[in-house]
Amino acid sequence: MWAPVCQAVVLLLGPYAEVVLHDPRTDRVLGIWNPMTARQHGDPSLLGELDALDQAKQDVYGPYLKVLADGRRLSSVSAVLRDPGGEPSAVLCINLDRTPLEEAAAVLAGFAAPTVQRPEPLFEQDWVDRVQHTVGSYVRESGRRVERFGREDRLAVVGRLDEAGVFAVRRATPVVAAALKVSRSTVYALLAEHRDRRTSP
Amino acid sequence: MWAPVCQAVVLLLGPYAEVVLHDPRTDRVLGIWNPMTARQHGDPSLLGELDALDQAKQDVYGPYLKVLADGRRLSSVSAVLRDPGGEPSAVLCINLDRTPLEEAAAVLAGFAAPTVQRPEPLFEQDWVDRVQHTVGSYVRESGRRVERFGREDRLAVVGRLDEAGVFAVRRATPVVAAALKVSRSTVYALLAEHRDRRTSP
DNA sequence: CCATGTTCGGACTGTACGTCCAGATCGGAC
DNA sequence: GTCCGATCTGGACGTACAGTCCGAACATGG
Repeated sequence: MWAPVCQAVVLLLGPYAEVVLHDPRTDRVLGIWNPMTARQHGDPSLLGELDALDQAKQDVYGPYLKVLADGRRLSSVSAVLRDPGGEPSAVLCINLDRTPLEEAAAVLAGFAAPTVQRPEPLFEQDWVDRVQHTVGSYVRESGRRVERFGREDRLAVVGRLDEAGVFAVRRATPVVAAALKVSRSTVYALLAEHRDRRTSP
Repeated sequence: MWAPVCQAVVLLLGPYAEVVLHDPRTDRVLGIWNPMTARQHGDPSLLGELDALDQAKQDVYGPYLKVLADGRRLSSVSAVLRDPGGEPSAVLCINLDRTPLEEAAAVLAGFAAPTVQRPEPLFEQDWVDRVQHTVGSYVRESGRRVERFGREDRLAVVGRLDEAGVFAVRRATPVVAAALKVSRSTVYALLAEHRDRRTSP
């Protein structure tokens, strides 16, 4: 029943994702696509994941970190799949090997951060990274890329940055504008609206 | 004479690199390839880079960080080019826009980061307290009260604050001046001297 | 008393901050 | 497609602030 979903996900995420379908009643593996470990159909699931899912009220859980024996680091999500009657019929787990992504990120970071002198920073000058990171987090949360942000998205990000005190540091506004792919004017407009909403909702 | 080198570099680094050739005698731009700012041939170089190169014994300098007015961040290297007689005939500067690299790195890092939680490390709002604290610590170390500070004492404190990045935040200078019981002018003077000593002890 | 070194106050310049607005652009509704 | 409202843009503008400069005041020590 759920097999096409699993196949589709594996097709999309290439060789770096493993999809496992568990039977919550027998606690065994129903099926596995692109296995990264030796597990196969019929093996016990031996997953604390299921317990965690039981306790939580939500059916979708993660992403959380898992580390394989060989050191590979996985980002994992789980979901309870229910039949039309509302009863759990399967548990879906997607495990994405993030090692190659981390390596690629390290390569790019090497290009991007080559300052030859690092004599100082007691307290971080890296508020720029912080801006980048805040935007990145929101992208991940919302599932939208910066280019596809709507007004509310930008407002939310600017709000977080403001509460983080970023705009108190000099020359911060152009940096934020660049990170949001937006003009300086727009940042000021969003900032004004955000502060306005705070005081008079 | 050096033009082919510049063209080659620009060709290699695509649209993200700017190459500028300066005349160290007249302090003007000799040529510019793929300009990222409005500078053009004949404009004054207005670069502290040249001074830095004079003082250093080396001919190649960097990479160091430069931030453009629009928020783009550049990795820059400079090199003194000499004629066969050993006299400086030009200064070469290569500026690489690292923004796209940082964005790509952020995207990958976003994939690789598994945590779903939102608690961002909040930016320090209490930099004012930090200033007070820094001054207070020095008072305790030296055994002198602020009013009895000598020039070297103030210099030391300003140095620490500068390295802590305090002067990057807006309206910080008056606060520091007040904490040191000193005029704004003096803070700037001390700051200038401290930064001067850093580069040429 | 002078000499030297430091700070002060204030005037001054340039840069960056923040505002504003007319025109471009986008996203839907029809 | 065409229209319209919402939103973003780029530039111009006024202002506030960062930083510089200098003559006068004020310490120190001889």
